[in-house]
Amino acid sequence: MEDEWLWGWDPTPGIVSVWAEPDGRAFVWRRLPGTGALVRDDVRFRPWLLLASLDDLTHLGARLRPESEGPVPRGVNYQELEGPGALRYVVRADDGRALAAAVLHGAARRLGRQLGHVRELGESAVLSLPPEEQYLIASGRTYFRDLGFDDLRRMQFDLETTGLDPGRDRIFLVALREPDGRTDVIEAHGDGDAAEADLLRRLVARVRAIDPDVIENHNLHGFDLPFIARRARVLNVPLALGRAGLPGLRQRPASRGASLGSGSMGRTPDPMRRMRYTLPGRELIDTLDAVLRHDFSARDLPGHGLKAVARHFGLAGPEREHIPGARVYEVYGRDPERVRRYARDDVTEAAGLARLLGGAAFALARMAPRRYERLADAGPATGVLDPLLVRAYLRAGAALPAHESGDGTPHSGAALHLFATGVARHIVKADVASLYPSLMREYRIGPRRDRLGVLLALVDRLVEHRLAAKARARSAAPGSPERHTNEALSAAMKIVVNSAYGYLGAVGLTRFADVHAANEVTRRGREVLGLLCRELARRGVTLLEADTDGVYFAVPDDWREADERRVVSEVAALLPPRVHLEFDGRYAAMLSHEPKNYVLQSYEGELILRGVAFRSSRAEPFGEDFLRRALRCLLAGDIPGVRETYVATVTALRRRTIPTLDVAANVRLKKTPSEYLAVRERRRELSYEAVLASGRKHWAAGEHVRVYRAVRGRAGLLPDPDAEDDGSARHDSRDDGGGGAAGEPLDYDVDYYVRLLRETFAARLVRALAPEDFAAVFADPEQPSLFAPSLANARPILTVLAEPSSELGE
DNA sequence: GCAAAACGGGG
DNA sequence: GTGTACGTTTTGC
Repeated sequence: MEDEWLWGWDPTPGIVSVWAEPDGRAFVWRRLPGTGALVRDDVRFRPWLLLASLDDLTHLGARLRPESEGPVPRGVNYQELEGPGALRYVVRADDGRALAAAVLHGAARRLGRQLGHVRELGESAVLSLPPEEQYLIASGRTYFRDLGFDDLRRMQFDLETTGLDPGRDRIFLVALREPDGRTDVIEAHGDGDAAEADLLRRLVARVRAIDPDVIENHNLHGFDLPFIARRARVLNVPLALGRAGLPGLRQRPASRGASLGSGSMGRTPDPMRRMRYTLPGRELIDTLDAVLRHDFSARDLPGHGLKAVARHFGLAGPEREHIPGARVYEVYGRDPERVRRYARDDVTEAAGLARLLGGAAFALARMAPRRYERLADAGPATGVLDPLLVRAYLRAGAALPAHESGDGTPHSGAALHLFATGVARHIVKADVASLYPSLMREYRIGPRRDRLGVLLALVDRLVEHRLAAKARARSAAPGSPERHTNEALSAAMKIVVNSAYGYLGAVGLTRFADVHAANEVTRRGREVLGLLCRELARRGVTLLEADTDGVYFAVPDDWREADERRVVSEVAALLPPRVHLEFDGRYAAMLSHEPKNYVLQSYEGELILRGVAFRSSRAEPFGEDFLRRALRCLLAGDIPGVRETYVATVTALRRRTIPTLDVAANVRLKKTPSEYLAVRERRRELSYEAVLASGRKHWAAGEHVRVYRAVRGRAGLLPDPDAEDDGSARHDSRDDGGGGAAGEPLDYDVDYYVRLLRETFAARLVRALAPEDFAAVFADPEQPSLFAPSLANARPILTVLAEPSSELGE
């Protein structure tokens, strides 16, 4: 039974896509085991709804019959589910439209008004799923049984356009990557409507010839598909991208989680942001969704753009061609070969990213009764757990609770303790892996209304399967499909397991939400964190910061790694059986600044900056550079070194030996010229003033510029460093040169940047030094104080804020 | 310093 | 096939 809850029960292998129509037709594309040949099964299913009452169907008279009496022509069958639960009647008919029409007819009579859709009856009265999900839930089938990720036919395509606005701009080139890894580009022959229409027709023909199961790209749903849809409409090109004579590209409403932006009222709503697209027979997968899902837990990505992510994961080759987006079309004019390379690199990276991060959604699709593409962009709670729960209840013939609003009990959160600020050495991080699901399992904390215990059973099975998958992954050869599949399975199960707690706490959003259960989980969590902190402190460590499920602490200088591990395992042994405290890492030093804001230095010397205080996205390069060098000195205990770094930076600013490029901020112009001019009198913004002052009256919203504060309150604009060169001009800032090599102006406002250095960057070291030392280290080098203390004996400080016992309430 | 608004990503 | 959700950073007073 529990296996059926997790995996479904129908053994049909190889399903790669499902398309179902409300009229009861379903099309199932499968790859045959062994040959991998594609077949399409055209089947019928009985569309169904879940209702709280049969009242709206009694008007059918004899055409409403119990399921056990068999189908009625043009009628509806019903089955009453057992047990408590608002949604207790499954109603089925041959045609879902007739079924819905019958319900709507009855509802209109009862309510005295017409409804457009059964959903308008409300979540407590009806559950109506998309046809594919009706089919998958009823049949017990899931995608990808007995298939590996590499058995899918995956293709990628990437548009190059003259701009970002499909109402104005055009597609001039498309890069394609075939399932075997070959890449190719197709281009518009000319720049009129006919050439672009011809390009679109060739793209459609190529997709149909390649006949992929899956189409992937980065921001596919946010850019490429809406762009294509719009251009095809304007140019009157049919987009028959799907499989077999069914309709072409269709829109579906944006789903939760991954859709970007809110395109709110007021300003022009951006329709590109909300849509999702779908095709019969193929799955449309956006790697941006996988990236967001990954970063939600990992939180280690520098950005979510394709290039940044590919670089981060080592997918970018050394020869990777780079062109700033705004220049692509212009570069194409004089060096088309370079744009071709760039576009091919894009699809290659998108394919690599899809394989690296896409396995989790693939694995989810083997469990949950939804289309693969829906699972790729779904939130794990309502997108994965809820369909699993619905399928389990229906399989058991059990009535399903409807959504219920909370009783007003507030949701209590996790514990966060800051024990000390400043600099400490010999740091250990220990944490509990999957704390909340472990507590749910250990203390059997599940939703009150889940009388079958499905959620806890799912979590139990997922944890067991996950451990097994991890073990299989470890024993498989690195890079092998076996390893990839098991790592993906493990990642998918982790997503679901970790969302079980979120599911509990999402009152009003999830069917079985239970704030009391959620609060019991966090209460146990706070208890565990408090216990492990107290027990660590008793063993002679200095606690620094503890957050939810992990703790940083410092150990005495003479401890070895073995001592660190011993103390962690001693404390681990005192925790509840399923709660596993793990040794998560060791670091040479740590600057504890504020809760969730700290700097770690590894024993290899690498600096790790965490939290908003240390990660400002548009920070000026000279300041970032200063901060990193000062932190290195600080964490090594070298206070005179911090002073030297500061003096050197101030001096270099005053002598203007720091290039203007290093004081400039890289900003994006978000407002159009007219939008800015409209608000200019109310508030002036440096970036736009810089552009205007340079004599330019026109710019495109979204354009990146480098701006700085120049002398006499002027705003300075630097020429785009990416303009002409090969894009490798990532400027390496070191105060070693006499200004910009290209003769850039050195007219930045020195006083302003000296102040910025002190108040914004140096200020991040304030917790690390005694007040008199801080004042001395960051004193103005041109105004030497007579009483300046010697820094030779200065040491970083650690300030204990709370004794663990008082902070932890014991 | 705070609340409100904008952003994310794509060329 | 409509609507709301998010979390973080920047802006505006």
